[in-house]
Amino acid sequence: MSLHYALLGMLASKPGTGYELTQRFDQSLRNAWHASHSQIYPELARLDEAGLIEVVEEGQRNSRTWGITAAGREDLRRWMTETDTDRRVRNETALRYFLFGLLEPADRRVALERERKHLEEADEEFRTVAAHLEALDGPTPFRPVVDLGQRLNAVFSAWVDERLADADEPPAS
Amino acid sequence: MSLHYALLGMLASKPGTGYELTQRFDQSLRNAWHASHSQIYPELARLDEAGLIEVVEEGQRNSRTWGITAAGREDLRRWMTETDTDRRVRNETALRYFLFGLLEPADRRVALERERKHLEEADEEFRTVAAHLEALDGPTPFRPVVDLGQRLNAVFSAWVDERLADADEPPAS
DNA sequence: GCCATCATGTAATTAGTTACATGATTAG
DNA sequence: CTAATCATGTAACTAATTACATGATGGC
Repeated sequence: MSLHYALLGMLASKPGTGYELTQRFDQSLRNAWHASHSQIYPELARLDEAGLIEVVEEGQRNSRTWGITAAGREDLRRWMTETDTDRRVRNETALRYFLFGLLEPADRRVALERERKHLEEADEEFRTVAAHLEALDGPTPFRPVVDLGQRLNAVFSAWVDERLADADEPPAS
Repeated sequence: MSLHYALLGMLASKPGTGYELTQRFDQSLRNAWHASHSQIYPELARLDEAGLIEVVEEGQRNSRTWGITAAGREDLRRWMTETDTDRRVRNETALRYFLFGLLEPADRRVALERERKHLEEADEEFRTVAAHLEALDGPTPFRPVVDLGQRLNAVFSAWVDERLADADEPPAS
């Protein structure tokens, strides 16, 4: 059900085509939600059917730019202020961290190195994004989330570094 | 596919019944993975079929305690060391944070208050868990994750507090 | 005796993934 | 002219949720 509101939210912030929304999911919402185009297009059709979004522009290559309607805005507002948050998560990264303690030291070193590498890349990417945002400073209302996701990574990073340091010692069992 | 490995991991750490595993998912794995009993039981049957787990004890009330087999351990080890992590997430809390900027100040105050309350409860719960773990100190290999999940909450918390402070000001648009 | 909890399942539906499929435009 | 990207869809399958369903045990 949250894809419904994720899409409304994206369109409330700025109209866009299904294609653009797919990209925004992989970029800005990367640390919050994921959806592929094959899920997005049918959902857009449903939102349209319900009168929550509408075509605001027809462009090149048969593209349609969607915008949120007043009804859509109200639906989104109500969801955000009146409904409980679904706290359930499925985070494979966290799951793997949880399981690291089960591995033999040598295997754990391999698994941790993989994570360290990912964090290094994510950190580099973040610094690029952060620099970009700093240049804009203000016009983007979505800054906190990018920041947030990366701060999480910073936490993970510290934890992984700790674990890397004593990866040669056997796990406390 | 990760439920497969989440279950193997749980059983590698300690055998348990489907019922117990359901509870462990809601407790220790709360910040990493979620699965309900109606998903867990069929998956256990599949793991059994594949020879990755086995019944190690039949107890009261028709309960069966499952344990991981050598093949299961190897399957888990290979997954953890040789496969890429699926980084896709669906985190409604993060999604909502992302969308806070779209609300009018008054609505945002409502939404933020809801989050603040949740964090207060989570923090209280964490302190209980932390005290418990401190008493045990050592025998539990799963300490880091509980800690990690809550550290994340601490990050969210700081961010929310900041936002609460200036929730009366209009969003930077 | 009854209620809470332990314990296990299945059925119907919705959500999400992977694979298949097609056409338009632009840059080189 | 051709490869990359833009742009949109559908079909088959798997994963997950919600609802339905049942029985055992223990404490009061």
